[in-house]
Amino acid sequence: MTAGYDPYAFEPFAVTVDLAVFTVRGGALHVLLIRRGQQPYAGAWALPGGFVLPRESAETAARRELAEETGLSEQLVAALHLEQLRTYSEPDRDPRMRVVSVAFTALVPDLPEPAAEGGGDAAHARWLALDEVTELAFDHAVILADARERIGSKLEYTCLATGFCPPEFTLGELQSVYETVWNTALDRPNFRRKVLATPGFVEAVPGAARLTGGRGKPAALYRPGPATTLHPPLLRPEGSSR
Amino acid sequence: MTAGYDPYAFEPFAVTVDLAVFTVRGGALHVLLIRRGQQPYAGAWALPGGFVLPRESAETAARRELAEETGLSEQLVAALHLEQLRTYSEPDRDPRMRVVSVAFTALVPDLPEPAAEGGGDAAHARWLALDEVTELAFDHAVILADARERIGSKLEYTCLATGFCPPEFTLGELQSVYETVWNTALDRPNFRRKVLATPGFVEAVPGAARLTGGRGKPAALYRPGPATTLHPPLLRPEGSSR
DNA sequence: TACTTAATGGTCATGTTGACTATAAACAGG
DNA sequence: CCTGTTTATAGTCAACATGACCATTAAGTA
Repeated sequence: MTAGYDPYAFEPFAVTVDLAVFTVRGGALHVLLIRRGQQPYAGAWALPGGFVLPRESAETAARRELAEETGLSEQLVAALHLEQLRTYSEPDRDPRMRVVSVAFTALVPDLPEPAAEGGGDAAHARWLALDEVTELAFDHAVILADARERIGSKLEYTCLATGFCPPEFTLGELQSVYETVWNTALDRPNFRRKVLATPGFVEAVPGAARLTGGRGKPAALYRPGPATTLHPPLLRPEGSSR
Repeated sequence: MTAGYDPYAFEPFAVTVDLAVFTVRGGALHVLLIRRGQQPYAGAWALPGGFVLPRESAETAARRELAEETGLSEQLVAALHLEQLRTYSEPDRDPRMRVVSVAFTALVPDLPEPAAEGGGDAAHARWLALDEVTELAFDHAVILADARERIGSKLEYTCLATGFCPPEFTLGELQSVYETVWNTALDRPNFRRKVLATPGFVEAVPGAARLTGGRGKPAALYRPGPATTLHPPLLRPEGSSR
C-alpha cells in the first residue's frame, strides 16, 4: 500500500474507549467497574467505556462515558487528568465484531459510591478492591493490569500521586498512596525528606495543621505544587508491586 | 450509553497505523519518511503507515506496512522492538474522512538507504535528519515530536539505546547515541562507569577489540546484555533535548 | 620521533539514599 | 492527672551515586 489512504482499501472498525479509574480507599487500591447488563459477558464486571462518536476525539469520548456511566460529577470529570494508556486492537477481542479500543487511566481521591449520585447507568458502577476483581469482560483484565503497572511507574517520576489525595492532604496520606499502589512499606522520615526536598511537589498550606482527626501528633497540611515531574525520581524499592 | 456495545450505536471509523522509526547517523537523529504521491498533501513527507486490515492487530499492521513501504528486510522488521506510542483520534486529522491512527516508534541501527533494496514503495522512502524535516502531512509533526520525546525519556530508564547500535558496538558508539538523542555532551569516563556498573546493560565480547577503524586507542566491543531496565536510571542533564 | 586522538583508569568533593534514633504533640484509659 | 500509645517531625551516619576533573595507554599521523 502506498503512503496515501485509499478510500476503497479500508474496512470499517468500531472504535471505543475503556477507562481504568483508580482510587485509594482504606489502604487498598480500588478500580471503578460496572456490571454488564447484556451479552456477551452479561453479569460480568467490566471497565467503563463505550463508543467514540463521529465528532469526538477518544479523550472527549472517555470523559463523556465516564460521566454517563459512573455519575462522577461533571466538574470532576472535566478537570480529571486522563492519561492515554494504549490501544487494544487484537482482532477477536470482542466476539461480535471488530472493535479497537483506546484505553485511558485516571486517578481520583477517595469518593462516595458512584451509585449514590442517582439513577441511570451509574447504578451499575462500583469501586472494587483490586484483589476482589476476578473475571472481567473482554480483555479488560489485561487492560487493568497494564494500567496498574503504568500507574506504579508514573508515581516514580511524576507528581501524579497527589491526584489520589483530596485538595489538602498530609504527608502521611501521600505516603500511603505510594505504599498502596506499590504494595510496599516506605520509611516515613525518608519519604518526608524526599518529598519536601523536591521543589514544587507539594507546598504547605499557610496557617493550618490537622487537629481533631486521628490519634497522634497532628500533621501539617499540604497542597499539590506546580511541579509535574520528579527530578530525581522517587524509585520504588526492588521487589515491589503485585 | 450502557456498558454493552450496541451494534446500532456506532459509526465506523478507518483505523490506520503510523510509524516513527529512528536511527542515528553521523551524529544526527534521523527519521524514516516517505514522500506522498497523492492528495491530500501530495509531495509532502509523511510517516510510513497505512490501514489496519480486517484480521490484523495494529502491531501486525505496523510491521507489514513497514516492510512494504520501506524495504527494510523482513527479518529486521520481524525482530524489531515496536513500541506503541499513542493513538491520535482528533476528528479532523484527516481531511477526507474519520481516521483513527495508532502510532508506533522503533529504533534501528544505521542502515543503508531503504531505496537501495529495490522497487516499489520503498523508492519513496528516505532517512531525513530531524532538522531537515519541515512540513509533514496530517498531524505527523505532532506524532514525530511525541515520538522523539518518548525515545528520549525511554533512554533514561531502559536499555533501549543498544537498539540504535549494531550487534557489537563500542561504548563510544553507545554514548554518541545518548548524546545525539538528548542533544547533550556527556562526560566519557562517567558514562562508561555508569554503563559498566549497571548489571546486564552490556556485556563484553570475549576476545575482541576494534583495531583498524578510527584513530586513537582501539575500543573494546560490547553486546547488549539481558537487562531491559536501568536501576537506577541514567538521567539526562537538566536542560537537554530539542 | 613527536603530535594528535580516543579509550580507559583513576581521584575527590558533593549529593542522595537507606537505616536508624530521638523528640514532640496529640489521644485513651485508668 | 499521670502514663502509655500513636503519629508527626527532626536529625544522624554510612553507603552509594554523581559530576568534575586529571593521568595513562595505545593507536594513527605529520
